[in-house]
Formats: sequence, C-alpha cells, structure tokens
Amino acid sequence: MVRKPTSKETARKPNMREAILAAAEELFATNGFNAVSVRDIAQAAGANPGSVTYHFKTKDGLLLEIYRRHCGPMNLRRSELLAAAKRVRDLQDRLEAVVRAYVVPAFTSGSDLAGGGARFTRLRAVMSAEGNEVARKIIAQTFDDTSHAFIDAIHDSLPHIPRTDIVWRSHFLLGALYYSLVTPDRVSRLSRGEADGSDPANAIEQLVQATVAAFQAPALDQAAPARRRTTASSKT
Amino acid sequence: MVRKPTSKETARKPNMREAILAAAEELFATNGFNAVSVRDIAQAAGANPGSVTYHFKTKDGLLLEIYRRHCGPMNLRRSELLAAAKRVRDLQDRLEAVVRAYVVPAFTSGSDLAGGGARFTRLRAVMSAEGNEVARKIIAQTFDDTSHAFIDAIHDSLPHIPRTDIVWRSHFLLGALYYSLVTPDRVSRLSRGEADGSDPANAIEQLVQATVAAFQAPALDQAAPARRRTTASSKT
DNA sequence: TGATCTTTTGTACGATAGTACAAATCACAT
DNA sequence: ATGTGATTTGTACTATCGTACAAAAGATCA
Repeated sequence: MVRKPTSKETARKPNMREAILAAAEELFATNGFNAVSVRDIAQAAGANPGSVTYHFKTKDGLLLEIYRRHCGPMNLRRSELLAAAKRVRDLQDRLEAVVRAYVVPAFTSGSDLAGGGARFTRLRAVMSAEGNEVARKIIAQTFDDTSHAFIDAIHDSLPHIPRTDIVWRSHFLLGALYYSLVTPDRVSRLSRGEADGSDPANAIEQLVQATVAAFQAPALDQAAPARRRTTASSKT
Repeated sequence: MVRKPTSKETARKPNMREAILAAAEELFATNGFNAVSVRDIAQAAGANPGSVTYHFKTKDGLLLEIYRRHCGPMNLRRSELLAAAKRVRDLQDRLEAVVRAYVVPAFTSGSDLAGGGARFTRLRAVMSAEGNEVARKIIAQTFDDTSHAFIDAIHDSLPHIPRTDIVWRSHFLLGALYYSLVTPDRVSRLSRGEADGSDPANAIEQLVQATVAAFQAPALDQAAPARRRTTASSKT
C-alpha cells in the first residue's frame, strides 16, 4: 500500500523541491553553471520557473543547497572509511585502503545522498573548472579538513616522503578522479573500445592502482633539483 | 627602430585581432565560455564589441579560432619532443622523457603560440569540463592522434603493461595536468605555503615523477579482478 | 464547509546576451 | 590630395536571462 504523505512533503508532484534539486544537479554537472538557465532546470524537473525562486530564492541559492545537502553525508562516509582504513596494519595495504576510502565514495552511483555520488563529484569538478565563486567558498570551508585528514593518513603510511610531495600527489589524484568523471568517453575512445570509461568499478581499480604507485614513488629532492637525470628535455 | 607594419596588419591598435584573441583566451580559461560575454572580451582587449563580430563572426567562431591557432604549433612541438624522447635508449629513461615531452609543452608560459602554453591548456581543461560542443569536436579531431602517439611510445617503454592500462594512466595524467593548471592555489593552501602550486617547474617535476611511477605500476589483471587483496573496502 | 497556510502558476519587468548593420575612421596606393 | 578597401565605432534589434509578485490551486484542520 502506498504511504500517504503525512503533512509537509505534499504537492501535486511528490516533493517537487527534490526534483528541482536533482535536475539542477544533473544539468549543472554536465553543462556548467552559466550554460544552464533556471527555466531549463524547471522544465527538466517538470516544474514552473517560479517554483525555483520560491524554494531557493536565487540560482546561487540553488547551487548552495546542492552543496549543503551532499557535503555532510559525504564527509561522514569518507571519515568512516578513512577510520577503517587507518586500522589496517600493513603499511602497504593501509596506503591502498586509504586511497580507496578517498576514491570510492566519489564514484558511488546512488543519486541519493550518502557518499556524495558520481554526479555530485562531477558537479564539483565542473564548478572548480569554471572558478565558480559559490563553490569555491564552500569547498575551502568543507573539503580542506577532509583533504588534510587524508593527506595525514597517507603521510603516516609513507613517512619517508615529504609532506609537500604527498600534497602534490593527492592533488593529482583528485584531478585524475575529476577528469575520469567528466570525460569517461575519452577512455573508451582511446582504448578503441577495449576499456569502458563509464564503468565505475573499472575506473576505481585503475585509479587506485595507479595512484598507490604514484604515492610510493621516491621523494622529489627539492634542495637539489638539478641532481635528477634529465635525458631529453632539450630543445626548449 | 620600430618596424613599420607593411600592409595587412594595420589598425589604430597594432593588431587588434590578436588582442581580442588573447583577451578571449584569458577570460575563457579562467571563467568558462558562457560566463564571459563578447562585451567583456572587447573591453578587456580595448576594442569595440562590433570588432569581435567583424573578425570572428560569432562567439563560437572566436573560440574556434583560438583552437585553430594553437593546435598546429602545439602538436608540432609535441611530436618533436616525442621524437627526441623515443631516441633515448634506456627504457626507464625513455619513459620519463616521453612523459616529459607530453607535460612540458602544456606548461610553457609563453602567451604566444609554439608549445600551446599554460593558458591554452587551461582553456582546454575548462572547455572539456563544460562539455563545450565546439571544443569537443576539435579535440577529437586534433588531439587523439597525438594522444595515440604518446600512448604507443609509452607502451613501447612498458611492453608488459596492457594497452588498456596505459590508456587509463595517461588519462589520469591529463586529468592531473589539467587540474594543476585550473586550481594551483589549492596546492599552496593544502601544503600550508610550503609548495607553490603556481610554479610551473615545480609542478612539472612533481607531475613527471608521480606519473612515471604510476605508469610503472604492475598491470591490473582484468581477467581475475577478485584476485587482488582487498583490505578495507567493506561497509558498502 | 470555510479559514489558513503552503505551494504552484502565470505573467511581467529590467538587465544583458549575441549579433547585425550603417556610418565613421583609418592606412595606403595612385 | 584623393579614392579605395580594410577596420573600427555606435547603435539597435531580438531573445533570453534572473527574479519578483499577484493570483490560483492544493492541503490541513477547526
């Protein structure tokens, strides 16, 4: 039997507010912020443009609410996975577990909260590329703590690597992660159909494997950068 | 003595067309395509909005011309560097040389052509994130050849790694490269000022070092994915 | 049922978008 | 100097943008 909505969550369409949020998330994540109009969002959600104003006041407010809804559950899940990963004894295994704890939630397909989800991660990728102001503020506030926690955990597994190198490499990890979600088709194209860039499990395994190796690379000696052998960097 | 312009390249401002292209490149690369208006570009170039229409007909045409101008010289330079890298005998050294040949041109600071330049690379990153149609077409046409050439070269240095893995890892490389150019300040912030994310030489060394290690990671056995030890991937 | 609060609709307003086009201005060969 | 072709300017048109707001519709409870 279908549950009869108790009080608040009623409307002609069951929870139109959610539909608008989902539509906006999808459209922003695939086309960017400015390319999508409020009318586009309303149409995709089967709503009236005025409804968007009613629920979220402004277009920025809509984006803000998308972030607000995801950040809490996502960081919670990440710190859970991180805590579990940190309990791994073997240093090598722990490193992989930590990386996995960072990567896995970003790829979860669930359109609902809890874990962030691939769509929200892609949204963040696009917003950061566009230099969106609203997103920039939230990210610096919300994600830097998580990032530091992961960097610390990785540093614990690799004590001989300077923190600076860890920061760079985890930055590369996030870039690779973002790009895999933004243009998965490129992988399929370049591999001539042999790999499916849209398959999350595949992407996760590849990303974890490659990233763990990158973290384990020897430290980059900043004091004497000219020491490194440079074979074919000529012809500048 | 200042050269007197011969015939074509004359205007009140020496080559206003170039100024518009440069301004558009800068604005698109930092704010995205739709966030920048033709009037913004004209103002930044010290030109009249009508001038943009005169030279490039449409806003898409302007973006197209930016790509057209860079792609030729950039791919030329890349294949030069790649050819030089492929002549390196030692496999380990060759791999690093190939990666360097891929990375270095993308970071060159010169605002003028020849090498692509960081600004154009950042532009490509933003356009790919936004799913820009004009950019998508050009990229598939122009860059896939270069990408394949690099993938082949890397595969030659790592014969025991399946091509699929190489594709994934070079995809991650491009993502990391893009992200480093999009938000360099994040590196400075997370390293608490110890690293300068905006320093190209620094970024290149870190990226090359990490990427070479990633490429050298053991192959990911796709036939038996459950074989891999999985320590803390529980709690799904 | 009728009162009241929440939500949706429809419409409209000012701002700004991309682009077109005629007039003005320039560089330069004659 | 003057005519000519290339470029720049100024302006205007239409479309669409984000947003506001009053009216309609729905839900809830006395």
